Amino acid sequence: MEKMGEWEQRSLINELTQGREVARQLQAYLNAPSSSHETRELLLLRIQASYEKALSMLSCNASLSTDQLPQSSELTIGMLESPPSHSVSPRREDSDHDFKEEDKKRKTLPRWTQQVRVTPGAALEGPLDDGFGWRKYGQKDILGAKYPRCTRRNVQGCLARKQVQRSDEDPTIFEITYRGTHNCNLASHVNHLSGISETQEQVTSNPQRSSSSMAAPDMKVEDNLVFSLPVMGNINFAENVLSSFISPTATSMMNGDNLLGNFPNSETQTLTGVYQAVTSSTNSPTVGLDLPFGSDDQFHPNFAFDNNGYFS
DNA sequence: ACAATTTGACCAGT
DNA sequence: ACTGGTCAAATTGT
Repeated sequence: MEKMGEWEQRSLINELTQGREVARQLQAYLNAPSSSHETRELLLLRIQASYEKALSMLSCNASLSTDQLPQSSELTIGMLESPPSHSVSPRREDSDHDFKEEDKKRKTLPRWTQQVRVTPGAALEGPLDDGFGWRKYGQKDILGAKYPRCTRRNVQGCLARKQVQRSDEDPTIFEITYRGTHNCNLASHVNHLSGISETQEQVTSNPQRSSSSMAAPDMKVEDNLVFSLPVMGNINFAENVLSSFISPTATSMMNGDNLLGNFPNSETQTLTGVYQAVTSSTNSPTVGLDLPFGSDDQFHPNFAFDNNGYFS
């Protein structure tokens, strides 16, 4: 990966555009005496978040070029080249070619991890979904870990997989590990992204819940926005999280109006995204997330990660 | 009926 | 041998 890919470039542009729009919105609010201090502060936070994300993307690429692991601090997305070597130890023959190929490289697949913190009562920042459809195919209790690890793969026959695990130390942090690279229809994915700014325009002009960016409340395929605006992100994030990690029953309890009910003022929410590069990646720019909630206190208490119902 | 998830078992890596 | 990743049948939901 010598250069920033088109996808990342678009994401970056999108992020900056988003920041600009929110700045404009802030300007409008500043001129409106009726606007609350909280609202203005939130907008400010959003702008900061956008800039940080954009910088993260840039620093990520910079570190790639210098072959350094992007160490980070908060809000860093990092990717590295995968090791050139890969073991070729044939495994099952019954799976399709792609999976077979990937299984050979289980340990050497391009891989990177994002950590996302979900802070109760805070606004969402950070990528929500990557626009790809993921299907859960395994869950495993990890030794020494309080919470099980759930594994997903792309539903489009794509090589990419991801694992989600909740941090033991800080239950509000979720570690998402992406493995492999997307070979599915990235074009549509990019188109999807390109439509974001438009949607965001709507969002910024209308801070209320917008159906245009609201996927079906309990959608199974996570085809939501990547880098949604924080305001909408709260909802999208929640729904993605819920639909992905919580039982459908729980999801139905949490999504839609119920969810909004939990967020009477979504602008006061903060979800701090903490992206941390852990391993490597070759070219998959997947930076979206779908994460479980970690805010046990604010969200449904029964959704504790260690509950059976959490991942089920 | 179809799709998604769960879960026990198998396999690979260390 | 142990741990983690994946498969696939069974189960559950839509």
